[in-house]
Amino acid sequence: MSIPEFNEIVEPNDQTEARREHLERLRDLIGNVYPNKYRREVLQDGQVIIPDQKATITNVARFARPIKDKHISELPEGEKPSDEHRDAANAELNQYRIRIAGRLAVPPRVMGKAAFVHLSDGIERLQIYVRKQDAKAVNNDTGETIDEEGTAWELFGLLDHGDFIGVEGFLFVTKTGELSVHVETIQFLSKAMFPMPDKMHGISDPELQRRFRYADLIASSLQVERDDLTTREVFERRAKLISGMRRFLDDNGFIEVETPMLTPKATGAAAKPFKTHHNALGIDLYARIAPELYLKRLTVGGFEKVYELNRNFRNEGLSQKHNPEFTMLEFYAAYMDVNGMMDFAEAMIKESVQKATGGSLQVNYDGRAIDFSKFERLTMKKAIVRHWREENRQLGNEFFEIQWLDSPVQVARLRRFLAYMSVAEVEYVQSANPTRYIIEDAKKIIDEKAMEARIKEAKNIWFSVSDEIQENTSEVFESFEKNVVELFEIVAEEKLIQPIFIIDYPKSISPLSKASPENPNVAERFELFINGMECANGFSELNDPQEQYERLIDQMKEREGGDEEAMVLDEDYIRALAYGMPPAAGIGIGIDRLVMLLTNKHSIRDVILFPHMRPERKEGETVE
RNA sequence: GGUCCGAUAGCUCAGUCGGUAGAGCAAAUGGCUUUUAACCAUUGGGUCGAAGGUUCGAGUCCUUCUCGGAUCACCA
Repeated sequence: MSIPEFNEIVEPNDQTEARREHLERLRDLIGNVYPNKYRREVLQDGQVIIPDQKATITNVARFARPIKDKHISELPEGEKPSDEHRDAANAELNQYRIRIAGRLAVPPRVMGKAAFVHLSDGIERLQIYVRKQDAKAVNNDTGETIDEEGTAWELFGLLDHGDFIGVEGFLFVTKTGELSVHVETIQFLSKAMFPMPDKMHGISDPELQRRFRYADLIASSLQVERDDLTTREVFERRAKLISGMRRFLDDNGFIEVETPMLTPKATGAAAKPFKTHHNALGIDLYARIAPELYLKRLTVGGFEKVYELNRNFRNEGLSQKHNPEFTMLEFYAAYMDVNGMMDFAEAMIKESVQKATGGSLQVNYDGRAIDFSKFERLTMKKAIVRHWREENRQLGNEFFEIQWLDSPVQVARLRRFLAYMSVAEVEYVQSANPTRYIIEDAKKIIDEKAMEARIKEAKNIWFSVSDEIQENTSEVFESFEKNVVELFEIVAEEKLIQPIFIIDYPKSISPLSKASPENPNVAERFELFINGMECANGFSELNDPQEQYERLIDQMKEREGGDEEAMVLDEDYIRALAYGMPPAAGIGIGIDRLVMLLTNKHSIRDVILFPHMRPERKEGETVE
């Protein structure tokens, strides 16, 4: 592996070379081109009224704008304020001496012996006005201003779009009514060697957006026009959602904890882990796939309400909805059951969504309104029936009278029908799941007459099923449960657009969940679906150590049977439960997916600052 | 892994039927002391993702490969 030259990283071309030359000329002019600090502040009558760390461009602009607005109200496009109003505004504004620093958000607009440019702190921008005869430069080696006439103007001429400078001067309003800083001293702070992203389009290639996130974020503050959230705003919204959730949990008596990221056993969820090795201990460790079992150990230990908001790692495929590391909020509350947890989670999500959106419970996702003000609750079977009937109506036939899928015969009938109607049979989509039922796709490839014939045949199959099914055996029952879940995924999942808790999961696929007191085959478990995405998963936690032991042993058997994602037995967890865990409910909430919904993003990589990508490869390098 | 789409100047993109490589922005030089996607004039800037093929001639057609995106299958 060869170490690249600086020039291979900052490749010389006409853009970078021009900037590099400017940097050298600046060095001759003012010395150190990367000084260590700049003191920002706002003064009135020699008194500091906004101190250094608070004197951001955003804060200064928000401080000064109301003063301007007192005299000059919002003007229509192209109209200028009267001299009288402007003089009044300036009389007040001129008394503030300000020192601000930021990045040149636009290329300098030079007009002979004066120039305008906007400085940005990433959020807001403030215009500065530099007049040749009024401005002095700062020597960065001595810290003193350079008295020589024209030095500041020369310095200004060597600035490029994207450079950082600090300026001192006074506030005023221009002829066109824009709040500005009349610059008296100018200090160079840092150079942008690369040209800034396109001011109209930003960075449009999604790969470059993610790979060079810093440049994408710069583009957020430079872009002139935009119709959706900038990248910066996406991540600000993400931060607000997360802080809203933390606040809600803290206010409700939860304590935030951190449990191991590197664990000797990958448990708590059904997933493949990343494996690593600890040299000193001489053991293999797994990046955690879920913090669940650790958090429940803490409820054993007496933390009645705990939460952890952090990363999980799963060594699985990447997709729009899947990143190898993703952020999950998990929390557990003693003495609560699944119903109490749904109430609580709903309240928490509502409040934090409002914090993130600035008050609204409605968001636009992909042209569709998603309404967080109402969370429906529906059993899995009812969801299947509801959405199956919708398909059925589209089909224009009404012979299916499914009740509530409460017998294996009904489930088997529906499943057989779907398998029969599958488009894969006519070899339209070779890779398609054979049980996938896509009516629109089917219509594309078979005409109406053929469709009618198929439906007729399906009808025969439908009624032939009952003879084959032997009810009331445990084997039939287990496959019945699995079929229900499968049907749910095929028929209903993608149609669950508005927030909905799906309840009554089969116990067999919920090894950490308690059974319902009403039905021993049903787990007290829910999943929250929004826009067809699973966003949360919770249940009444199983706290009987003996039963938990047996359920995990069953999982181990499935693992031996080839299910790589079945859970493994964690002996210490069983021991912990044996110390006694109070009845409790828990939930895991996929933060990235919620953020996607709140920011109208279709890819999880757009809501993760640095998503995992293939490494950059230079020409000539080969794949290993 | 399958299918579809894409890769042209530093950036965003055009490029007709196969016939001299284009625009805007950015850059360089000059002008302009209240502009704001500043403006005016001039100039430079290209291995058209890579390799091979067809052709008198390829950015354009064909084959293979690389990278990326979308989508399907697995998964939260």
